Amino acid sequence: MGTHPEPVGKSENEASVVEDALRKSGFRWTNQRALIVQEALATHVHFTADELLDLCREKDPKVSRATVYRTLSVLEDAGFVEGLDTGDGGRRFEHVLGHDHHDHMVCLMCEKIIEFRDDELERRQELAAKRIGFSIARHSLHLYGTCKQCLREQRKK
Amino acid sequence: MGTHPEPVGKSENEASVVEDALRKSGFRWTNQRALIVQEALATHVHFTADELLDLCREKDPKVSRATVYRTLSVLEDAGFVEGLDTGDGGRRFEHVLGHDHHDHMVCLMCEKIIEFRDDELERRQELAAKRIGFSIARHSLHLYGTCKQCLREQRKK
DNA sequence: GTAGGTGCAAACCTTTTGCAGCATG
DNA sequence: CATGCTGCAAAAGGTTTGCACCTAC
Repeated sequence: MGTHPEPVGKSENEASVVEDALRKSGFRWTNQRALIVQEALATHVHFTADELLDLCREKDPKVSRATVYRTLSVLEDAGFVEGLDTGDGGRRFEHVLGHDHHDHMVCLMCEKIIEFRDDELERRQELAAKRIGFSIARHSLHLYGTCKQCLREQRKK
Repeated sequence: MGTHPEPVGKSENEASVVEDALRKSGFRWTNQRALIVQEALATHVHFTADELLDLCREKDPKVSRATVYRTLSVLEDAGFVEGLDTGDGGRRFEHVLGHDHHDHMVCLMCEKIIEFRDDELERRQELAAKRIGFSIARHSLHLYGTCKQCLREQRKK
């Protein structure tokens, strides 16, 4: 796997950040992990485990579902990937590398996920936690509702 | 079912609020629903569907799992119960009646769930949504981390 | 050489569904 | 007495696991 069949640009560097970190934690760097990390970093949408599996299988049809799940779990523990509940029992993931932290609005009509960020929100969360001696490792803020477009279409009827 | 073997107090009144609302929406009020609602309202913890099933079966061993799920779904739609993702793919519920809205801190070590509320947080969420034309139906804010006690025990080691 | 990782298939867990019988309104 | 609800069991997702083989270190 020493040569790259195509230029991968930014996510190539990011992948090596992941590689270094995992190696440092005593994990092995396998072809499958490289592929899974590459695909996860290259995607700019919130993907399900199964969608990631499909992406990987385009490049290597014999990657197994179990490996994708196992790798996602390692990546999540290492903080490179964040799992988010879609509110209907499902789970989606996003990579965190190079992204700023943000929260999510989930449209219940079209399932679109909108990212947003508000520093004051972040600050007040820290404050609320500090007040009761709770130490935040991560947080998830999801607003469920209806997006602009869906609201508009709803009104037409 | 006309007489009560034990005083149930507050949750009895709350149950009738639910009953009225469901009847008004065209649902039937069955023994199973009464039982499920009673147990859901009486519990002061965040319960899983299965835990609620167990509670119900203590009173009536033949309640089916399907009925609990179907009733929880009705209650959630009607706004009497709120489902919350535990971050690990699981779901827990809490009843909303008589509770003020609040958010949650989840201790990743002892699994304790701490409720908190911050009005400013609520306001800023509304604001952020308004800014992009998103209409919030509900939201969930979970802070994952370590609670005071677990932090203390950790330091001991 | 030896952990650790992989693929496969089966197991698991939670939730949903089809259907026949039952109870509510 | 008609329709909606229930129980059962089976199906459906999504995720995890046991095991034999493989491969990175």
